[in-house]
Amino acid sequence: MSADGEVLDGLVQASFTVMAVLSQAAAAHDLSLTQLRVLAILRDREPKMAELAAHLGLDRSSVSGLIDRGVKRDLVRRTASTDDARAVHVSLTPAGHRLTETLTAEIAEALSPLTKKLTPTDQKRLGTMLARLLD
Amino acid sequence: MSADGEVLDGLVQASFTVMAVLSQAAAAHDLSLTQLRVLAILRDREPKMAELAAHLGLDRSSVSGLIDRGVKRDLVRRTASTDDARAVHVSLTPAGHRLTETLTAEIAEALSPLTKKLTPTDQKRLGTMLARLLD
DNA sequence: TATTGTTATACTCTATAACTATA
DNA sequence: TATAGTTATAGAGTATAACAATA
Repeated sequence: MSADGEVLDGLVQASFTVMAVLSQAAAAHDLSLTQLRVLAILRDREPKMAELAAHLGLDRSSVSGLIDRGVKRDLVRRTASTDDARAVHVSLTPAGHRLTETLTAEIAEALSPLTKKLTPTDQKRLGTMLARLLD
Repeated sequence: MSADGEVLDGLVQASFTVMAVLSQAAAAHDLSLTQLRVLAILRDREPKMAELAAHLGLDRSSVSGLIDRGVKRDLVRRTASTDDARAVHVSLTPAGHRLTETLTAEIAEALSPLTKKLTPTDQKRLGTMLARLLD
């Protein structure tokens, strides 16, 4: 395979590995990957439904159901918008916040065996390159 | 955030980005991410159902339905095992092979804007580090 | 008895279309 | 008219449990 192909293949393989870790971490708390993303997004935002749908790349109707299930588990809540009577904001409940913190720690813990395979210098280098990639 | 957190966060963010690209590429051909994985796995293997399920990390019953739908679209086929009358092998049809090649090229094309942000030297470095990560 | 694969069932996730309320 | 959100509906993806056939 070409040198170019090596990076691409590595990126794809690494992504699947990371996603598997994230899915497992989420599943351990009976959450889907999408629900995990919702919690992560709501960690520092209280978007309207349409904004959340845009963040997730999903249809608004899909997010309605998603939030319904989150509300039923007391992880998120809907609040009326003050400036637009049609709009609804979504935010984390205290329980949602706690679970998000727990998950963040568990995911860091589950991923650390991977990054530990690199020297601190290479870890830093990898972080820099990934940041540039995502720019 | 700590230096360690930077790598972890970069890995997670990059993984979501790559997954979004893969999902889009798959969706353009009316395939799910899981179906894309199936095609990729079958590209150079003809596993039994149980082996395929293990590769995907899914229950055998889930894979039954998955393969059902693939068969319906003439992308994969089931063949009897010669050494175990209970077992069934799965393989790509010619149409499945063609679609897999097309997808591979399209995904490489869709991801190249990302890697192009790095110098050839850094691309090589990234490939090396990701390979070590996945070791 | 254990394993392979399928089927029945139930739930989540997702999109499309149709609807209500508000802008 | 256009936008925000929901609901109804349908199909894919997934797991659990039960099953038939074979090992």
